Amino acid sequence: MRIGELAAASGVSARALRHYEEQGVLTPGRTRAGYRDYAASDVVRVRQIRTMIAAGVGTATIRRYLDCLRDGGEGVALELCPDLRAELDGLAERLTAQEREIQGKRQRLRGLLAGG
Amino acid sequence: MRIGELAAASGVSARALRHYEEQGVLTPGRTRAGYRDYAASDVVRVRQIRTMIAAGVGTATIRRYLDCLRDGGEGVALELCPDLRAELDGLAERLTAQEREIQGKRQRLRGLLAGG
DNA sequence: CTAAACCTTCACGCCCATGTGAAGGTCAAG
DNA sequence: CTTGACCTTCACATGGGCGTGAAGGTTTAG
Repeated sequence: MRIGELAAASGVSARALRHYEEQGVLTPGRTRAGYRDYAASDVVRVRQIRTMIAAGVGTATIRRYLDCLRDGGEGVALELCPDLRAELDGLAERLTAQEREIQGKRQRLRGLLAGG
Repeated sequence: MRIGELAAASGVSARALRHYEEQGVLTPGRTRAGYRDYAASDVVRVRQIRTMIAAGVGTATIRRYLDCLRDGGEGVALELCPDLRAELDGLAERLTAQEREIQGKRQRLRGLLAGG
C-alpha cells in the first residue's frame, strides 16, 4: 500500500503520514523504487495515532509507547504499560490546568466587560 | 520615573516593559541621556495592560484600543468603544472554543484510560 | 572613581502538529 | 510517451508573551 492509498483510506494527508514517519511513530517499508510501502494494518495504526494525538498525546510520547498499541483493535494495552498510564494521568492534569487557566481568563474578561 | 522604578512599582520585569514598548502599548518619554522616562500614571497603565493580557487580549489588540483605557481607574471605557466590546466578545467565544477542545481531549483521554 | 543601572540590536527557546512551497528528480500505469 | 503519483531536503508559518543571553557602550548615583 502506497502513501496515497493510505491517505485515502485513513483520511490523513500524505504530508501528515510523512510527518509521522519523521517522528518515528509510523515506519513503513520501502519498495525497491523507494516508495513508502504500508501494511494493511497501518490503517488501524494511523487511527490509533490520530486518537492519541486528538487526546493531546504528543508524537514523542506516542513513539515511546508504540509497543503499547493493541495490534488488533483500537485501544491501548494499559495493563502492560503502567508508565503509559502515568503519562496519560499526567496529561489529564495538564488539561485540567489549562482549563483552569481559561476559566481564569474568562473571569477577568467578564470583569472587563462588566466593570469596564 | 525610570524603567527599574516602574518595574519595582508595578511588579513587571524591565524586560517586559521594554517588550510593551516594542509592541507599542506603552510609550515612555526619553531623558536626554536616552533613558526611558515613565509617567507616574504608567503604574496604573501597566496594571491595565496586565489585566487585559491576563484576560487573553493580545498586545496587538491592546494597542489598537489604547484610547479606550480609562485614565483614572482600572477599567475600560466600553461605552466609547463598541469595537472593543465586539473584540472582547469574540475573545470570549474563542475561549469557549478552547474549552470545548480541551473537554474533547479529556473525553478521548478517558476513552483511552478506560477502554484501552 | 566605581558600581549599578541603563541603553541598543540580534535572536533563540518555549510548545507542537501540520500546511505550504520550492526545486529537482524518479517511477508506474494506461 | 505522458501524466500523475511519488521521492528528497530545506525551511518557514502558525499562536504569542515573555525569558534569556551576548556584546558592547553610556549614564547616574554615591
